[in-house]
Amino acid sequence: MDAILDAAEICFARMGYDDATTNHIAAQAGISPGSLYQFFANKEAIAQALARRYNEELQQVYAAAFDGESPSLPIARWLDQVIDTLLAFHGDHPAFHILLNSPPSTEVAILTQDLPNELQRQFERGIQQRAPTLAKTQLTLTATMTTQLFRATLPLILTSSADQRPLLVAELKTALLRYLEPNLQSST
Amino acid sequence: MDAILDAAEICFARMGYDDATTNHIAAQAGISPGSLYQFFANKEAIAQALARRYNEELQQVYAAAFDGESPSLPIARWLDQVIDTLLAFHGDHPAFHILLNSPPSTEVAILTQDLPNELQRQFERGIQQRAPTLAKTQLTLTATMTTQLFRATLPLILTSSADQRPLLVAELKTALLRYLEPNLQSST
Amino acid sequence: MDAILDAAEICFARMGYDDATTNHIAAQAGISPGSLYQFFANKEAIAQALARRYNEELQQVYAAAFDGESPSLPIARWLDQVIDTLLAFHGDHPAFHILLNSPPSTEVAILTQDLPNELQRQFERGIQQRAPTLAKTQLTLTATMTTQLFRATLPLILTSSADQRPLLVAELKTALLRYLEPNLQSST
Amino acid sequence: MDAILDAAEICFARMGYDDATTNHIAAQAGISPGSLYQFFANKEAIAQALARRYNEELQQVYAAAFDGESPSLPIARWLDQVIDTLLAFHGDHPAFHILLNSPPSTEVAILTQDLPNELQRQFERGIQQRAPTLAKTQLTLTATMTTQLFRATLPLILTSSADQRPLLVAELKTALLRYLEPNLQSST
DNA sequence: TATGAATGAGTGTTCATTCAT
DNA sequence: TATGAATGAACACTCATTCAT
Repeated sequence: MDAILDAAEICFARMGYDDATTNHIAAQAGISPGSLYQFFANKEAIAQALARRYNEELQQVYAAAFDGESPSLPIARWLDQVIDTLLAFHGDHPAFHILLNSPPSTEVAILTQDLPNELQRQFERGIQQRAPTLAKTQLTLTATMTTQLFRATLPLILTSSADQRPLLVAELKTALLRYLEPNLQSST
Repeated sequence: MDAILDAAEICFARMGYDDATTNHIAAQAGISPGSLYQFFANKEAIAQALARRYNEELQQVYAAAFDGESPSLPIARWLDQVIDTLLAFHGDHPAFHILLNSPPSTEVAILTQDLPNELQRQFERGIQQRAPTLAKTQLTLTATMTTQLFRATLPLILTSSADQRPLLVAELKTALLRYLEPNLQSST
Repeated sequence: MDAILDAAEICFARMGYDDATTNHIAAQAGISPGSLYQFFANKEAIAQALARRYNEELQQVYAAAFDGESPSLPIARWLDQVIDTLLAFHGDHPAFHILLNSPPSTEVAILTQDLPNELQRQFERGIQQRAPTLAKTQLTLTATMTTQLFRATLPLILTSSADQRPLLVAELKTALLRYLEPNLQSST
Repeated sequence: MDAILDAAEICFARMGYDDATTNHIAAQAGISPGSLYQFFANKEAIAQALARRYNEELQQVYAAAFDGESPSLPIARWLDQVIDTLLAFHGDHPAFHILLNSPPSTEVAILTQDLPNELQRQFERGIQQRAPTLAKTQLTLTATMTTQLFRATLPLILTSSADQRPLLVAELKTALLRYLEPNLQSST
């Protein structure tokens, strides 16, 4: 049920994963807690499904933004657009940073998480287009670092004041640009 | 009681902040739950005290590693040592990444967190020594990015396989080096 | 759930407000502690709800006993019936004296207590009918004294031996009669 | 230890019997909780000892106020002085109303309490002097009612506003006077 | 004798999950 | 299928009392 995920999104965004009880989510969705468990095995499954939905929309957004023109777009402009797109994405998907940052289950390895993985895959794709000769291992590593810096910086950006925010965003782009640029030189 | 913090460290490392109950910690420390509350007002107070202990040891470790020779140490070598020192620090302080990443209290502003702040301060100090003309605002931003990348990467490094780990560590150093280098005058 | 209030009544009567734990009450009601909190936010809310139930039944009992004939009933007979009615009420509501005497929340002003207030209101009504010219201030004072004497005497009556009890009850009526009579015009 | 009782008095007055923990009392007395238990078997014993001390001081105060002149003092003036004396007594013994009203142990019959008993004995003595022919049973009953009304009214008086207080006190005296006077007539 | 750290059973309360209807 | 009342283990925390020092 998509309505459940809508409700979960609102609840997660409003009070975080832990404080959003399944009853909160059910109430927000206008259904009974019992019904919720007919669609999702447990609370974590809801978060995973929401992450999956974010994944799909993220792919669409990414495709819409970069399809066709990708390789020609210089790295600086690409980064600019990617970061701006992701920040805009958060506007419509207010639980984005929650799912991206507080792993629903602390006991499960952080690597099994859907949302950061998809984000990493998108970064990989963009990087690969601009550095096609980069070895697979190196590509993964590069995308990992990129993902982690974005992921860690997002909450800071979101909670920053109106005048701090652009500084943080710019610095994030600078950091990523400096990091990524050298990888392109060798592939030109 | 230091023994309580030792116990808390083990529990936090083993099961994370939330799942480490005060009774778990008390049992691990070999005391009763009541005794625990003679030394710490709260579960959160335990985490804060542990963070404080980490802070102090971190300062000592940092001082021991960099006192005297700091400004002369080239940025690449400094980064190398800082990261290696921090990773080694985690070996003796297995809850380091927990306290660095999962904010003990979600209700308190993210800025009041002791441990990430101290880490950022150390990065700030190191960066300032190598880029003394950097504006205060820029220095803070730079240290923020540095801290966030380390903080976000740490769990990945810790859970990575033996052959992946050096790659991740090296990539982290590379990312930070590329990001920080342009800020230095002496390296121009 | 009325069954919870029934259980609370038994527990309060048996062991007082403080010693009656929420788990006691739940067990007595044959439900789980969690269920109890679906109906009542607090332990105190249970006591308040029970007081409210007492209030309502008290009003019915009072109405049944005195409706229509009230003003004509001489003060002595009225007092007789009021006290007897209240004592009989306790037979069916064994936590009456607990709620009347041990304020559920010590932190809340003593004036916010439902049950003594309602009792006082009933005394006020009865007194006013027999002394219609009494000033409001004096009426309140008079009802206050009446309420307090009854309230303080109730536990004594309840724990007194079979041969002591009628003496205590009679003396209570005498004391109230002597106190109230001078306020009446019709009896001058 | 008298110092313990001083401390208990302060604690009981400040936070009531239940909220005054034995550690509070020990701290207030400047001793360790362990030492406290060398003088008193348990918390209730402290309250009882304090009640006993109040009893003794009450007897002295009563003796000072009424010795010698007693029988000649008219009932109205005697009541006036008794109530005023008791209210003044509370000024120096701020836990008076606590011990008089909230029985330390709810499980023990209210009749075993020391302080109300002593108060009742004093009332008995005063009444007996003014109604020497009163039967023992009746004397006890009369003193009981007197005690209970004072006891129940005391907290009201203490928490009342400055302008309400004299009204309450006057009404208490009136109520007692009206109740007691008829007992004197028959003995004149 | 005095200490005060230690106790541990117990408190009110929560919430992911279930299952009879 | 949907419900929502019921669950009950678990939580953070308390405090009268003890006992080794």
